Amino acid sequence: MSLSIPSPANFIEDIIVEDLKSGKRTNVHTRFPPEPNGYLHIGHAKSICLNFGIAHKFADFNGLCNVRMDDTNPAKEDIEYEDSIKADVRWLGFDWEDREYYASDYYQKFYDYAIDLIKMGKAYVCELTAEQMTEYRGTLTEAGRNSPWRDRPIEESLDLFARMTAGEFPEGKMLLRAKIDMSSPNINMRDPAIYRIRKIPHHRIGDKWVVYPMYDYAHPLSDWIEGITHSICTLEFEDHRPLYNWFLETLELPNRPQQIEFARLNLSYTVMSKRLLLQLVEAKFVDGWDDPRLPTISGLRRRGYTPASIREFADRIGVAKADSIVDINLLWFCIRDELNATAPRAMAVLDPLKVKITNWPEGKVEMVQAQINPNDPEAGFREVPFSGELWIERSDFMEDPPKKYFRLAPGQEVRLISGYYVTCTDVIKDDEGNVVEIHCTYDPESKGGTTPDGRRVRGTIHWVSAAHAVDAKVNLYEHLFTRENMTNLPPDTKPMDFINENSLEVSSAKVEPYLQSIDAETRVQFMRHGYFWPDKESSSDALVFNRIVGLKDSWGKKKK
RNA sequence: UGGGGUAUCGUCAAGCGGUAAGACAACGGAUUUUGAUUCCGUCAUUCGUAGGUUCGAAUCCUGCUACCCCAGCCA
Repeated sequence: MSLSIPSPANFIEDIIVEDLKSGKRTNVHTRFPPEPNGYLHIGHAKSICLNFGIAHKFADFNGLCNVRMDDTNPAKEDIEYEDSIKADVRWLGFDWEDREYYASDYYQKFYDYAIDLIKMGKAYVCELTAEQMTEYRGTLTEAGRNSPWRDRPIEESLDLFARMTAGEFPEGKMLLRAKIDMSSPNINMRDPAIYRIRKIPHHRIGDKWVVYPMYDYAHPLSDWIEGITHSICTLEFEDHRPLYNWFLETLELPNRPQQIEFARLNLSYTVMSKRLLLQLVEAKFVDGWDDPRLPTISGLRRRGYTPASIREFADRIGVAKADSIVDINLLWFCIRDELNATAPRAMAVLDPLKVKITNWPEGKVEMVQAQINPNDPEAGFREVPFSGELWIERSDFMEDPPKKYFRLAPGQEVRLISGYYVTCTDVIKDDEGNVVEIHCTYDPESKGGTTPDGRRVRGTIHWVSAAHAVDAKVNLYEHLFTRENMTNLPPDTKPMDFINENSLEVSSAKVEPYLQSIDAETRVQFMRHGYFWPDKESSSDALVFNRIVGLKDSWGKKKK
């Protein structure tokens, strides 16, 4: 009986399907191999979803995906990063079961293979200095020259490598190099370094080793050791592929993994490089790695994005080899689409203006029924207190409104969501002419939002009873950078020139009491504003909400 | 001037010699107690460009152009 092969969704799956059909492979095994030297961002999420997604899709073919810490550089890596990486992958919804690996666990094997290479005459200990190395390497257009140590006896290299490993030499003194071709047009093949001396304790295995393998050497071997079939990485490794293959072929390892490269994710109005992200964090432009403005997984999580919305996004952007910049609107669409269906509604006034209803019975408080989610009648109702003094949004009143402004204005009637119709009768101003309060009358017949005469009211606005309002701090986020394309900057500019100084706006809001009772995981829609959820620092007596994403705003757009 | 890649709608992206999917964005219009949602409709005679092969080309061939990556003892 033959298993049915899934239909491919991108060029990588095309390759996998071909391999399965041709019999080149009988199973599918991928891996996510981060270096624990920074926090994961949404670009990594693309890779995580791709690798785990393939494993899941090809489950009938033993589809599996490992997590492997690519920890070959003790100078940059740390346990803190490992922990955050694992937490992020798990949060995204993926399970690597017991397949949590570390390149550092393979060091002995790497070492043994290195000795094999030396014995084969395919690697040698080189004593050129770093500067000499650069000089001997040649340039993009000129061939390199052979190192004077290239043809030293195998026994000598063996001895020297053993002594390097024993710690006899200082850093930079010697290097183990692969013997390939100094005149290769591919610079990666010009006798690349495969081991260097680093007298720094490794965060996991301490000072067991003083020689550390290079990525180009460790990666193919790690893949091979784990039985990886398809080793997916980003485009910049494309010209490392001949080297990846060279190690596996030279060592005559059977059933070799295949490296496949795809384009990394870029998003409009933000940056994805670890270096830049680190700079933003260290310069305190942002509040740590989980700042909600950052495209880090932890930032997106703190902002309120759901794992499902990020997976959906990863699915929609596709996988290809062309450099691209994905419109941030697509990410926004994904989270809106999910939350529109699931988020309970509530009312919050972000920029409050006092409204007094002059014909409302003194001191009367009425509980009105409001739908929790009008798009989901099953969700039921919540009670909201209504009274003669309310807060409304400052932008929902205009003394001299333009045409087609449906909200409150002198003499204009508006519907208060789930409450009553009110008509503006007076505008109260301070000495400087600022509107400080407005007076309205309400129509007792309009309770709940409709009247017996069925008259039409174009404007519907949200409100909060002043006496019952709860104060809340609300964080409103904008793009981190002002420039859409941050991957290609104009001459003589640098990323920081485009930092958006107004990427965070804090508002002192008045919110309905219901919001005091929601739990820390609940994402709510502040009607007519967007989707919000409690910040990690929020508490029931000091509410703090983060705006995950705003609602689409065709009126605001039209005004521009 | 070497090597490796990529070019299909504003942005992603299908297409694999048989006559340009889809999504986001945008723009109309309907519905609406969120100017949200939903719903209907519009949005590439053309696939970087110039030739060639073919009955037929985004798909094959040739030339050209643009952009990205590579000269760490980083990954």
